[in-house]
Amino acid sequence: MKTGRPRSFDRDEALEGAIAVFWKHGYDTTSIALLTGALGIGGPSLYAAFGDKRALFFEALDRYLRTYGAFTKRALAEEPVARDAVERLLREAATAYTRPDHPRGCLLITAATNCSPQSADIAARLRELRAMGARALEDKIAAATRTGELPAHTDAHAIATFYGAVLQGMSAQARDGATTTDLEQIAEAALKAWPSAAG
Amino acid sequence: MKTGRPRSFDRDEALEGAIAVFWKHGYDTTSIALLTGALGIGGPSLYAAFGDKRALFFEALDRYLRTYGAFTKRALAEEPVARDAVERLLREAATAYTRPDHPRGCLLITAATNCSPQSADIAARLRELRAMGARALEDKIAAATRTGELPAHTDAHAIATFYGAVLQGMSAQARDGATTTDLEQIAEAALKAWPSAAG
DNA sequence: AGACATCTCTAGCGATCGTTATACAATGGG
DNA sequence: CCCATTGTATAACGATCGCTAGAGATGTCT
Repeated sequence: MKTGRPRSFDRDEALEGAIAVFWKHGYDTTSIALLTGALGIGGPSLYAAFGDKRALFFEALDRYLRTYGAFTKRALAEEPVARDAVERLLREAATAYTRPDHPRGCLLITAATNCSPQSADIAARLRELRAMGARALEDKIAAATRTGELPAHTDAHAIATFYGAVLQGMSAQARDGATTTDLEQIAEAALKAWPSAAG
Repeated sequence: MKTGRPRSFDRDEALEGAIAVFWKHGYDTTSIALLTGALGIGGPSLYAAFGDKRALFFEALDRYLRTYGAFTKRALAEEPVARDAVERLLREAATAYTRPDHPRGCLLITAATNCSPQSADIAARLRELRAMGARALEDKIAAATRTGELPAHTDAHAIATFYGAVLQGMSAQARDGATTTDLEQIAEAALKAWPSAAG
């Protein structure tokens, strides 16, 4: 069996707390002292359990994407009709970005907006992940042009970029204090730009 | 006349450089060393000319809003028709946010997205300024409902929030590497959501 | 020239940064 | 019980943070 002194805290619980801190303050402006204070554990315990700050962030990011941020992937995967997928994406974002039990907005979008030259690689990684999400959306739209849901001449890249920008805008608005209905109205307005045979 | 040793650098030029650094890295993640390195001046010279880091940021912000960021105010003031104002706002943002001679996106939107608890007041100030801009846009739209340009039942707050989110999304996309035409396509798509008598 | 005022430079302030060595506490295996 | 093993707590590491005292440089004044 496992020997040695047992850990005095729940690792998953601590990781969840780290998600909350990084989510709220971002990577660079989150200090180790801020983390240990929020998690109620000591510095050495944090380093023993997660490695260093960078590793902890990436593990928190990974868990975030598989939990809080998974609704985007689900919407694209579970809705066969592209327009339904985008509508669900935006409406779920409206509620997810304004939940009162965790920080507002999207960690993937906001956590490394401001970063020092030393942690430029973290910003690059998040940008890459956002680009992957945008590409998934673009693929979904491009597929809809082949099924006939959308006109063949539809610019899938432009539409995907637009809705990607709307998501980022909704995240920013949520951080600025917008209500859930505010975000739902943004989603509703954005859906008016959905391409039609006329456009 | 003014006595004493003359300043060895141009103050406006240094302020312009400070704008660029804060624009790119944000407030918290911009260190004094980063500033003095970029401006080519010593620390004491910076403090003598601008006070402390906070005062320098606010002066840089003020200058930014009267130069790079002034196109928003101009669009709302110079275009009598609300729809023309919003269209001009978005199209000018598309080019302003992707200019190659300065950092991408909007300083007002991005400079304090990630901030430590110590500088929460700076984030609050920027948020307040964004709210003022959103209110100006909302007022413009509300006025258009009274002139008959827009239906009387138009929700000015919802429309203003939407285009505010689009601007923030365009800034984020610009930072993520979107091209000028990408942003122009976002603007074009967003304009399709402009309210009509039918909506 | 000399007095004075202002800027610049070097050096360093205390505080905090991320991180870790060291000593002690708490468990399981013999 | 004793040892091995692992986690926790204290304290401190070097580096950097924002910031400034003190000394020297460079100008205008009389």
